[in-house]
Amino acid sequence: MKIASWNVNSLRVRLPHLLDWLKANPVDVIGLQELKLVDEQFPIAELQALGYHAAVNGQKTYNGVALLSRHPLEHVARDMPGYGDDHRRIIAATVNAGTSSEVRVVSAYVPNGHAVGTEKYAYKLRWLQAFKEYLNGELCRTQQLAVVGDYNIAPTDADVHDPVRWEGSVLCSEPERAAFRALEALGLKDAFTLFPRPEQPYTWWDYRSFAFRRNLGLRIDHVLLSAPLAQKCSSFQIDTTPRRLERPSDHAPVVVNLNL
DNA sequence: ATGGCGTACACCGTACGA
Repeated sequence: MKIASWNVNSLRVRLPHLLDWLKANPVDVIGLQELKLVDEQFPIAELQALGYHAAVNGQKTYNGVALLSRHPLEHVARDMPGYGDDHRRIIAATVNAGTSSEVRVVSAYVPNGHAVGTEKYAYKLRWLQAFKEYLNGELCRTQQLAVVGDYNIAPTDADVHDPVRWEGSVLCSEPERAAFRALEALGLKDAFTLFPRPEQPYTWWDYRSFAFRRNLGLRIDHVLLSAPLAQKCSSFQIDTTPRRLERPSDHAPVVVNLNL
């Protein structure tokens, strides 16, 4: 089973890229982030035509997440229960691939945080604390859990093109990294780290200053796997192909393969 | 040191992202 994640930065704009990518990469499941549209605007027909079921948690202008799956999506759940804000950042569903292989998948869009010391940064840290408790609950109920998405955290300096310049700033600050490690401490494994570090480890590049061409990137999109799934993970790939297209998303899709 | 690029909404610029 292949599970992917992609922050599309506006599904309306990026739909042609997504459709082309799914045709070339017919993954079983993909989590999408930053849809920037409401559920009624979700392009369900085009995606169904490619064989995908969809579960959507949309929002006007900002945020918005979804799951697409070739297998039926069951027990769809939106947002964190009891976390009262109007940001649509989480959707979860159980993918039933027919055999004994049921996988719970979460597509998450962690807050950006704007800058260290701001209210948005404080919100990000509060949100991550709630996210940890939410995922702990998921882990109590399910063995095979995959948490994919845009975490907006570069876990280590090796995940940053210029660690000196980024030191202590948002996406790289120690409290954010500690929050990421706290997710790992629940028993979730960063799938990227299961394999030798690839030549190109980044998943996001600024639109400005030819950052992609110069490979000035960050690794901030992640797939976290529960121990039973980590055992079955045979690859982690970052696909920079769509980042080269006209009007690309600033994020690249990532894909894991699970031997289920 | 700053802003740079892109998207959305709606106003003719502002908010937001990472």
